[in-house]
Amino acid sequence: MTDVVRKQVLTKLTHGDYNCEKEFTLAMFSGKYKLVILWELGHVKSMHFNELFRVIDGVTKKVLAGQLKELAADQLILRDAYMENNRELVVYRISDLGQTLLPIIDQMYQWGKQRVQDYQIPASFKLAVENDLPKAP
Amino acid sequence: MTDVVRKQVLTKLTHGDYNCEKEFTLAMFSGKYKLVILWELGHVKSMHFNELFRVIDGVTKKVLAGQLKELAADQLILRDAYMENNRELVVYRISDLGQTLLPIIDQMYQWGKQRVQDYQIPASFKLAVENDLPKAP
DNA sequence: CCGAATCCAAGCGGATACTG
DNA sequence: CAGTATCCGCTTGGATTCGG
Repeated sequence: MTDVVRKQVLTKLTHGDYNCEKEFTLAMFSGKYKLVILWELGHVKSMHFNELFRVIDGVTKKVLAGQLKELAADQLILRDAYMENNRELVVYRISDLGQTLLPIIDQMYQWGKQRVQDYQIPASFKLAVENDLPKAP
Repeated sequence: MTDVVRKQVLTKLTHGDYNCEKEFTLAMFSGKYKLVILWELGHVKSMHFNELFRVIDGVTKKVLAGQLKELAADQLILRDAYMENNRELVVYRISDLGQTLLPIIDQMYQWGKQRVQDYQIPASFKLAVENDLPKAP
């Protein structure tokens, strides 16, 4: 969805349709790990590729590389490469623009936390999940 | 992705992993039209299916029905059916829980608006989009 | 008016292996 | 260390048709 929506939104914008601000924002972190990446990078100066790879649990290098590339293209993060004893090192860090997204992510975090706490999971969901995953047909 | 992520998140929660509040929130309106639906319903008392269908531009009935169903399952919207001269009518309206999501959507709107205004679209994007869409191979 | 049913396309992410 | 290169399958959404 990510890329599709991003393109659609940008097309709209170039045609003067400005009724897609929300979608635009959503598209920014639609991608399975973008939110986590932003979150992680929002809390430290910078991270290496493999640091992110280790900390993000479940992601593959290919996918991680893809997400980073998109985030960089949207200018939410920055990629800096430099040499150190004849080796190229790369760090990723959040951009100023990316910083401005953190309050929203934070609100999402608060909302999710609240919701998880005082509602807990509806029993119907629990059942659905339990019936769904353990037994693979 | 939507449903996949939702299930993953719920599975995590049932297992005591509570490190997915952001993803949980994101999953709530990950779906191409959920945000717009929430937005629309956030501004009026209620809407009929076809009202939404007309106002949402580009959506098909099947997809709309699907998104509404998911939103209702997540209890962000409510579906009320009632009879009127021997015809069943249905209205959708936002739930109290859904209301609590509106501030976030609003922030997304503000962010998107701001970004669209003062950055405009990078020329590279414009070109990419223009080269991409008009000519269908 | 409010969808459900069917069929189909492609996007997005996953697995694995390989590279400078 | 920081990625590419392939291959591949599931999910999501689109087109169209049909029904109560």
